[in-house]
Amino acid sequence: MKLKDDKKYARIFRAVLKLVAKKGLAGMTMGDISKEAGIATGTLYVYFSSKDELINALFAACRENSVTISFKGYNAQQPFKPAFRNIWMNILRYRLQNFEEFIFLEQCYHSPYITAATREKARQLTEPFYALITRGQSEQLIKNIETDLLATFIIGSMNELVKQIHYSGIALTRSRINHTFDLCWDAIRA
Amino acid sequence: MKLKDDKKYARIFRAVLKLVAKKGLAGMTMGDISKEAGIATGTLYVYFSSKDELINALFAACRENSVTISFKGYNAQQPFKPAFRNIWMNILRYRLQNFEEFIFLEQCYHSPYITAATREKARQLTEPFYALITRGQSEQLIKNIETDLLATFIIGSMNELVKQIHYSGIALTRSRINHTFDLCWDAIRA
Amino acid sequence: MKLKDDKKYARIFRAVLKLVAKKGLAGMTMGDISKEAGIATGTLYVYFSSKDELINALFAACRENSVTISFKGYNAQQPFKPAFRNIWMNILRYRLQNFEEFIFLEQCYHSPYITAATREKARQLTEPFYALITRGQSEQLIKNIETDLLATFIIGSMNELVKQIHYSGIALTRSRINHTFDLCWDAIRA
Amino acid sequence: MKLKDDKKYARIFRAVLKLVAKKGLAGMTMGDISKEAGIATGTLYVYFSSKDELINALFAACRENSVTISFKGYNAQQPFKPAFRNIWMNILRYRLQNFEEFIFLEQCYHSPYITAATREKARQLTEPFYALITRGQSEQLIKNIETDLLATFIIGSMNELVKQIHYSGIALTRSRINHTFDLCWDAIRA
DNA sequence: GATGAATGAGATTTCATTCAT
DNA sequence: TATGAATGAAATCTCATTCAT
Repeated sequence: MKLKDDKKYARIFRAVLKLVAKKGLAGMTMGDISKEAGIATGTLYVYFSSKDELINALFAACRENSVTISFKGYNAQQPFKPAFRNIWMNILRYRLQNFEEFIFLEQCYHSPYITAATREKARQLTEPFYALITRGQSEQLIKNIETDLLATFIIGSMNELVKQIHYSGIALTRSRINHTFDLCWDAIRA
Repeated sequence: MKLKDDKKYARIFRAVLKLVAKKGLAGMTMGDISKEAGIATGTLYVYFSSKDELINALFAACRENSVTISFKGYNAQQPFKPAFRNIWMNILRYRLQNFEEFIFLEQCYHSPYITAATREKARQLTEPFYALITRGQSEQLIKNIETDLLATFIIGSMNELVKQIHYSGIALTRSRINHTFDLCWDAIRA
Repeated sequence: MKLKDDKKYARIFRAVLKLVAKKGLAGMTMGDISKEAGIATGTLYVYFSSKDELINALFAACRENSVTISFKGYNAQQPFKPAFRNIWMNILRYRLQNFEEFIFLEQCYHSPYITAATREKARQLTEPFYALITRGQSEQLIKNIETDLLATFIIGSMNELVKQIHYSGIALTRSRINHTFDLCWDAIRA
Repeated sequence: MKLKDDKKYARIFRAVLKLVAKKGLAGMTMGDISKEAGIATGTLYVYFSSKDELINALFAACRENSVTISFKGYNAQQPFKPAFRNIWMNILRYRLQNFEEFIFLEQCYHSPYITAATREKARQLTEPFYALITRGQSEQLIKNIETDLLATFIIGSMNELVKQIHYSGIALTRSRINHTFDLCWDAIRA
């Protein structure tokens, strides 16, 4: 008797990401997923008890991955601006290098698939980022306005930029990245 | 003789907006729409030949409305910053006062419903906004970097803010609005 | 107050014939008919109380027309063979010159539209033809076998021939017609 | 693992034939078919991607069957008349013993279901029959007129006879069959 | 565990007929 | 009478999920 196959989880996840990037969350059926993953529909139900569960699990995994990458190399001892810049770059890098995950996450937020519980867990993962902003404010390096305003502004602008970069197909030069960071930094600095 | 009823178009559109705001684009059926609009399912097909066509038509109408409102009162004679501020406020106002339309538009972008043609028409409507930014650059009031970078940044940050404002339920004070505009302006000014 | 318009009956009938010839009885909707006839759907119901009634009325009219034409110029004084030949030619001519009517009648026979009553009336109209065959038999000019076998044979072969002639598009020369009549005559003659 | 069930194809086909014989092609729904076949509606779509495809597939199968039976036991060494008679009897037998198939084929010809491709394949299957007639002509046993005229005549008369026999309910005696063959043979013989 | 056929509820769409103008 | 929008039952088709192998 075989055990559940970790590679199959990965294949299923990859299939979903690919399909969502191509056709959107709405148009994606369990049949599409199984075909793309190269397994039988029935097998999907060996790994996930329902479509909802599958989407929520992938959502959680992507969210986790996103945060892990975003805070990679963060060192509270480092001065604020370079530390912030690092994290900003990490967030950008995550979105560009894992564009399908990023799109999937975006599509999920306003979908009926994601449960309140999953949503709440996702929110909790943003706390380190809020803490970072608070640190910047306490060091009087960034504007002393509502943290959520700042966080939302930073993330919102970046999300749109990433989509624009991806779909326009324009190469992302170092100078373009710097310009973009400067937009963000000039917005929020004290 | 009974003629096609313009009010019915409006009722159908309103029904869709309400449903998308409540349940998302994916979970909305033609049955839901007809029930919400208070008409028979078959009647929907008197007005729109398919669900796709209905969604695309509403998308186009919302896009149109959004642009009309955004440029309301624009006067090229006015100095740049107040003109820009007006438009920025208009865009914000449209999103807040027509939140359902705004959410609908957002949900549509990455859905399989919107056709390439509809998408292209939507893009064309953004041109006045690009022109405005170019004006600001020629007057050396805003950064001389790629226009699309600037436009994307402005719109992206605002979109996220609007959602945050709406869902957090926090009242939008005059001071909060000003803070938000300042974030934007400081980001892009030369 | 206007009276029912005889021209409209004709237009409706013509529309049905055209549509059945093009797409078959099965695929034809009341909407198709009204569009083809250049009138409103509702108007169809001024002239016929239902689709069934419309089909049955047209069926009866075509059947009538077919018989009238078939026996045109029949003169019981005339010797049998030329009389039979005349009628055979009439039947052929009706089918070729009113091909759409012919196809419509064919399609109706095995459709659920035609009621038992209509069917019975149609059968009655065939009686003169049976009588003609009986006359031929009594004059010992045609085979003395079951009349219905003969009638069916004559009509069945002609029907298929007409379709073949029509769809193959081959011109119907005098010699082809003669060959065809000879096939029939040689089959049945005593 | 469950595999697609050949018996189910047969059950679906049998259901369609039964329904068409009873209610005609036009009045038959996918729901009727599934009920008659004793399976779920959805299951029909496991076997056929649409109603059209189902009808076309059954049409092709019946056509194939019809030709196979018609030429059963054909032996080119046999003298022409008995060989022709055998085939004529086969064709008659097919129509009588598979009356539902025969009616289904008849109903399909002028329906909007049958595609041009299916129609063309059906035409190709008639070629051996045409060849047989040509052989009879080269042996100067049957009239030297256009082959299609002869073929159409033979088949057309038989089709109508079969229907007449079936619906009149009159028993088909050996003598009736012989009379019928004689009608045909006398028509075409040189 | 893996498969993919089977299911049936529910989605979209059609269409004969009715109705308000 | 003429119109064509309005209706809703019914048709086709889809799809998450189950089940037999």
